[in-house]
Amino acid sequence: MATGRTHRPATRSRGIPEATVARLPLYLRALTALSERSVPTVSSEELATAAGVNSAKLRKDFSYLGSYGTRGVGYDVEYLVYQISRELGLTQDWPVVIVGIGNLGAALANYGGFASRGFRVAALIDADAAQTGKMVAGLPIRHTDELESIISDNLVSIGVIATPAGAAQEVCDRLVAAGVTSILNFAPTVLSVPDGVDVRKVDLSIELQILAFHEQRKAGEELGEAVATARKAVRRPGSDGDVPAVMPV
Amino acid sequence: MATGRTHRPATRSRGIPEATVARLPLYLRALTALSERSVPTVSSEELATAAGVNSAKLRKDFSYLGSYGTRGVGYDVEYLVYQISRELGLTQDWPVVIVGIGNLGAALANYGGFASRGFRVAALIDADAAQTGKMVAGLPIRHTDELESIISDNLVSIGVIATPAGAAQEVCDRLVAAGVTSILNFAPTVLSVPDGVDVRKVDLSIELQILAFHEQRKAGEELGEAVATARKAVRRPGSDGDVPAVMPV
DNA sequence: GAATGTGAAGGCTTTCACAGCT
DNA sequence: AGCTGTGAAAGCCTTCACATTC
Repeated sequence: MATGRTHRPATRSRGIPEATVARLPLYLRALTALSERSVPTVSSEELATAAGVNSAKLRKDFSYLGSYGTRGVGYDVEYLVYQISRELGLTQDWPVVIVGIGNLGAALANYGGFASRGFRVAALIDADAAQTGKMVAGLPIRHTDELESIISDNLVSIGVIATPAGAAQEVCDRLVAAGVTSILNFAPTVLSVPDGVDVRKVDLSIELQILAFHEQRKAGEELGEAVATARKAVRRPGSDGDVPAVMPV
Repeated sequence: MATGRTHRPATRSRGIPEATVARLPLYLRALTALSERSVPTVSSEELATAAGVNSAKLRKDFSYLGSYGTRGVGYDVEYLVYQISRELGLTQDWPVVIVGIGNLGAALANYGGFASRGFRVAALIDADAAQTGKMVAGLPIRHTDELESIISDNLVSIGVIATPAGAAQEVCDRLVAAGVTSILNFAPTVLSVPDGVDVRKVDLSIELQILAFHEQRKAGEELGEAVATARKAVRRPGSDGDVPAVMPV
């Protein structure tokens, strides 16, 4: 989930469990799709399938929000969209800044899912002066020097860090000092922040490593090691420093 | 976590809990950093801090791998790096394909974290014939027509989907039919896959929505709604279809 | 009849706290 | 003396299954 510490303990924030909060965006997306097809109502079973969860879990999740369904009928799509949006705080406008406009930062700036869900990219910030003024996704890249004034001028409380790992903590410190209280971190490093600041982390290589773990298990169990062996043979000689052949014991 | 279904139930795969598997990459990264600084041993307390977890959790996690520490001393860094790498399957080479070379796909192709941890980008694939042959991150973009042959020629079992949502399921189906059994999905859509195929999902806008939820709580609790109100006032008029003002009840 | 809302049961995960090595 | 490894306790989360409502 989010950071190491920093989340207030299981956020009793009006009683909605973290696990439920994490699924609300899923439901919202499925509901938005139904809404666009003008579907008026949906059952927990149908919606659960569309969102990729099971229906008991979905009903339990919704029960934390209130009794928004009708027995024998299901849920009113528009109404639920509104309630979940409100619960997530998407009925207000959230200006965000993206710091670090490399490949990933540019991809994020261009990502439609932000603008379409209550988020507005207030500014793109990069430390490289040579990039300043360059347009990305319709916005000019601004220099890190302006970071503090951008934050306060736009009432920004959410920052996205897409810098190299080495720069992330300093950027984080400056964001927090300037008033940012929620950070989405794409840099592969652990950020330390004061109490009251939320950090969520997205790490591309971690996800792949988890897949590799399960993939390895499959190969071992189901293919009798044959494929694993074939792959091992292919391994390049000087791959990287991560698997030193030496070891004690 | 991963998909809706599809994970074998709590993967008893030699007894390592999912939650632990998800943290192993974190430990590995922290350990790799220590290794680069030639630190020989580390205590659970120090390593836990570096990885952003608490030490009891870390020790419990390691206990599932075996007894790799020394009481009164700590853990041997190099040895642990090797053991965790092996457990995660990173001592073998994992060829991956990235499908959909837009902004995000290009960012992924350039992402150093892949190559440095046992993963090798075997090919970049895009449906746009105009892009075919263009070089990205040192590799030529290849056309979707070649997908099946690329998969089988390279023994690829892990695929990364970075296409628009509309194309994701079809790409997924083709990957699976060609032999891919693990998928990392960046497209904002639920993929359905047969049993035995793992899907993990990374969704940028979902992470932001979760942050917004907590941010909203903070604003309400700590600032007496003042900032929230200020932000609300700023909301652009015709934002999007996600919060229709209408609703029953 | 159909589908929600929810106690209760069952599983996982985290945390505690201390026995057991070095 | 210091630090790991781990039962036991506590807390979450998921799933079951059914009373309740429309």
